Amino acid sequence: METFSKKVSMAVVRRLPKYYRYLNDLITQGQERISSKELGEMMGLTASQIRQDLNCFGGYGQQGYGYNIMELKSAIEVLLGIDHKHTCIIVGAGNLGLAIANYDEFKRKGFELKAMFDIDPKLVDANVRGIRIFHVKEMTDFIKLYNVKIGILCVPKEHAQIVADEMIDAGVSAIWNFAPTDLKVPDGVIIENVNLSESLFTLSYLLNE
Amino acid sequence: METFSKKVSMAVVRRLPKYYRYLNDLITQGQERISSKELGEMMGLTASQIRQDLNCFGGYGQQGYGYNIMELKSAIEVLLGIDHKHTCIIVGAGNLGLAIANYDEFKRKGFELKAMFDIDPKLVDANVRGIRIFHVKEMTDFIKLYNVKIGILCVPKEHAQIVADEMIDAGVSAIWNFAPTDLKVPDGVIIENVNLSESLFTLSYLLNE
DNA sequence: TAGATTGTTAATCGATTAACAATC
DNA sequence: TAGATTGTTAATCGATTAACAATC
Repeated sequence: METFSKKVSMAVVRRLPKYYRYLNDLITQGQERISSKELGEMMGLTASQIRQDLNCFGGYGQQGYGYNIMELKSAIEVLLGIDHKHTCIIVGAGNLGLAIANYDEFKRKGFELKAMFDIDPKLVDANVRGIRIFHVKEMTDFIKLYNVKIGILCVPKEHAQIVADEMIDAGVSAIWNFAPTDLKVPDGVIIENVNLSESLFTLSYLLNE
Repeated sequence: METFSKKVSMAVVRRLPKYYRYLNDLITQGQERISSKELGEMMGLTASQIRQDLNCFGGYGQQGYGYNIMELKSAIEVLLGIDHKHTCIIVGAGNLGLAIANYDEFKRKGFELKAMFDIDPKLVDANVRGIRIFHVKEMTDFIKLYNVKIGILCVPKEHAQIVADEMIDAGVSAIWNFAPTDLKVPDGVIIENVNLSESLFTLSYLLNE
């Protein structure tokens, strides 16, 4: 039962949000503890895999008892960094940008949207639930002033790389990229892609089989 | 050089849309052929992996020459099923539903949006780029009438399962699910999840490290 | 022909599953 | 204490990488 964690592989990291989601549901249902067997059945994973996964980051289980849901949830919350606030901006105030801006859940998990940016003068100065849309030329100064760490990129793919470069120069350390293109960024900058085309094409492949 | 393909693993399938994207770019640039080495450098994969991947579905390469880009692109197009049309509907005409409805790229790849559905009377009968929004109570009949095969689910998670059930009963065979919940569906029905929370939490984890 | 580059087999690496002793 | 269930080691499985003969 080490306090410090083993290396958590990317495969495990990608499952952490799912654990978090199921643990939250269990709390809502008022459950206090759960075994790897039960949780596995709920989530469609093997009990063995769950024990391996959870053991990567410390001994939150207890032989003969299982896992305390509250404790485990808190541990994952800390790992995921959703126990503290993050400052975000959205660049590109089209439908997708607006959809993200309107998604309350992110705010509740500590992702604070400070502003939106767009190049279209018709959108500039508009308000989205109290969030102002600025012209992109204001972006660099804004990022520096508010120490923004997460940039959410919702511009057309033609402009994605240049906006990403500007964000990074200004001090952003992670980009949530919705543009269907692979950004080139310096080492240490985190990119998380959401590529809707790739997702839809995968669905289409499976439909075709 | 078999015509019929070996089993294409899910790992490979998830890479196919990316190959497709890079091949299209190369065509735009007027290039005719490419080696696994060159393509690997562009895409950040090893040449070996590319040869393994492309060999799963037939011999489109030629020793000493490389791959004919046009041919390879066409082959992947067929595999992905984007060489023919698909009939789609969107359920949930919020910002996310609208963002998807407005994404021209999907139409160009053969994903024909036939209608949108919502429960909100303020949205019903509105038009989004020529696409009409109907009340969800019309959904079942519509799916049957137009033989809709792909349902795009953009409703709050509380309603996701029931709408999915209705879609499937009416004849939909694949659901592109944007609700942050795991749908229970009969065998053979295809689910492709886009879980924005899970993506953002993964980014947050990496930022935290 | 000679050089380039594939297709394919073998080696390696990593992730998942199985098994079971440790222990609550 | 006896039963349940973890933590952890070993076995298996699958995916990636390396190597090289085949061949364009």
